[in-house]
Amino acid sequence: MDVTPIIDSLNDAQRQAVTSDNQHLLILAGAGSGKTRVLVHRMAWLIDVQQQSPQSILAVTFTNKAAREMRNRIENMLGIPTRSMWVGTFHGLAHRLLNHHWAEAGLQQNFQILDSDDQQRLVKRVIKDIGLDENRWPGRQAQWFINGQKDEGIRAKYVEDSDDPFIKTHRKIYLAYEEVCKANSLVDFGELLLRAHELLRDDENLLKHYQERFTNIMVDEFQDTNTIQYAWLRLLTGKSGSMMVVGDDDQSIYGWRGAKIENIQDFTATYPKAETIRLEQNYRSTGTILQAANAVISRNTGRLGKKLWTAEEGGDLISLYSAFNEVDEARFIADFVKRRFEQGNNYSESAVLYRSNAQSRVLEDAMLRANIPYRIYGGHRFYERLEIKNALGYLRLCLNRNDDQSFERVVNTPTRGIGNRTLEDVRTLAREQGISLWQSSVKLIEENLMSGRATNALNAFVELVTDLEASIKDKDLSEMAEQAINSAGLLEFHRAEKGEKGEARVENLLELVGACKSYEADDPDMDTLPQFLAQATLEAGDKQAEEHEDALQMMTFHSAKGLEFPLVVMSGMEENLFPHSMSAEEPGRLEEERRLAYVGITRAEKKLVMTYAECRRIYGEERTNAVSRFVRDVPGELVEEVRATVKRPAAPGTVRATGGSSRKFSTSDKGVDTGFELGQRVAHAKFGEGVILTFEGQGANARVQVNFNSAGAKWLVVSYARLEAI
DNA sequence: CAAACCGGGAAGGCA
DNA sequence: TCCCGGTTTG
Repeated sequence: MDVTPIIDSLNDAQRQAVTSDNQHLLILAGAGSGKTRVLVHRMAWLIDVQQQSPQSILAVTFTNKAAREMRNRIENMLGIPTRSMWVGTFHGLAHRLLNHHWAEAGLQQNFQILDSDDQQRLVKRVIKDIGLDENRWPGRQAQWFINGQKDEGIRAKYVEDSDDPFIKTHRKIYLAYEEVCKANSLVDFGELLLRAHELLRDDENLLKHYQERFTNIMVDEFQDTNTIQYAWLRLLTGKSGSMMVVGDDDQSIYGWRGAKIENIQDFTATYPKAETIRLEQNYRSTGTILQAANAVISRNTGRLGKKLWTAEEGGDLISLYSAFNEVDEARFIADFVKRRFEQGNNYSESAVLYRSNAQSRVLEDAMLRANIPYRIYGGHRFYERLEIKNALGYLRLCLNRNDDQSFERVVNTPTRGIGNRTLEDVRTLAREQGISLWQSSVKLIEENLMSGRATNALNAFVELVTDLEASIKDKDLSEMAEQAINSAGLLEFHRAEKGEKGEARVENLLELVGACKSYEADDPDMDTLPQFLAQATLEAGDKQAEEHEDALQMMTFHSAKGLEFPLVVMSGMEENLFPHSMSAEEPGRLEEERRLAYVGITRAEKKLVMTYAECRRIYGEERTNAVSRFVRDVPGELVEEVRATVKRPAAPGTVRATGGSSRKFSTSDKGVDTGFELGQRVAHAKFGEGVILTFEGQGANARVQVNFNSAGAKWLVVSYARLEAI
């Protein structure tokens, strides 16, 4: 066997990881150290060199994107189809398992997956049904509680009863919620994992079967696993299996949603014979950036320890801009990005990161004003959109009449005169008789238990769904979708909506048909509708389109994980914002914030910019925050302050006296004051009168942007322009 | 049924 | 301050 292609391109640590014959491996993979590469090459090693079956591998990731990438790279490298391999997300694999063994898992064959939206609706209904005050017990909070318990692998009955009314009540809600889910075979995201774990734990034969099959278990982003996920992995690994976990404790940023950094920290305690390999060579960033990253993260305690290095020493200094306020900050970022663009870089090579979504608005404004195309990450994904969920709701109902979730969703969408009164009747009867909403409706109609008007309206709905089901029989997926959006009147409904919103929704509905078409093409001969529906819930769909458009990337620090950009701007680097004030109390949280900063820094390849505002409006209040400790942790010699002493008035356009808040800027290193201020009116020999907009640079190179009344905005070098204050 | 109105809440977001 | 969800009102 020629092993050259598998190990030749690897560095020593990577090669060691790929070829180790230790039973258990902990790969501490620093940012940009090629961890996916190691995972894929390891698979190639196992299959091609060790002659292990591809079937013996179970590789698990967190996001569909990561899973997809892994699949692609395996196929490219090994030239084998990955269909038969178990490569996927925790949830995807759990779903696969439950699909195969639905009966053993105590589910109906057509069990439904609830996304968090569905879950919240259901939780709210449960709270109402058991007679709790909805205002005192918000659904969101209860949902949070339930999911938190499930992450820990705790069923409702095992939640420790307590005198604390919070726990007492939420335990009650959890119990009731569990019951409804069980009765209707509903499975939320947390339940997928919990149920999959219980299935294996309680079914000896099944466990044995899978343990014998999956002798090679590989886990990506191990630092993000929660209790139940790790338990599931250990169960599958058993005594004889092999587990390779790849992760970076320094990039654990999801503790707040149940991830346990202890899993990676204590891995070698659980598996004492495990070999630990550190991937510390970074292929992404400049030496300067890595130094900054190392300096920031080194202040955390209890790290497994790792020091990134790169062959590419030096690099641009980190620019730090101290803004007057958040508007000034945004404008500076826009200018900076624009200049990069004018120097020949694509907008898509730059990313602006922020701690919380609320910050994006001001930034967006600035980009719009500067005519910079941008794309915001996050937000509603395709299958989470209202109109799409409605369309799928009709299809779900066709598949399963007793799907109360979908019934509630679409029964009066578009409005067809089935109001709350009528629905209350339907719900009441359903509850009393323990039947589904659909059955209840049919009964109410047949036995004529409601007013004529209500009966007619409800009957129209029942017939609509019945007809729809008949008409989509034996059709292709895309035809089904088309039929559904047409005959349910969804297209018409949204077309009638005024404004761009309606248009966008119509487009989305049409795109749904398109999405179905491509799904058909991928899986020509499967039981497609149920599969497609499950897939839609599990994958929610990436925000597609506009990929090819060159746009500035804007996102939170959290969603930047795993990405990289030549230029990264870390905005809002202020105490109380980042680290967020909410993290101040719990000690562990602060370390997590620090790791988040580390993640942010290590996204940058060539150039890193940090900005902060001395004054910022938050929730309508003006606040003054100190510069973030994470900025101060970066060694001074790595940083150049950009126009650090420059201040400008809050509102550009409306120039007015700025009182004491605006300081003078200097045009020399020695701090000689030129007497100019931002927003100040000046006169130029050639261009006439204008207003100072912006400054840049220091000393003899200092430039100002002046908006001249007649000549427009111009950049001028201060030392040559001979401006006069007016 | 839509528009107007009101009050509470506001970190991060994968499946 | 703004946004969301829920309620009231025309």
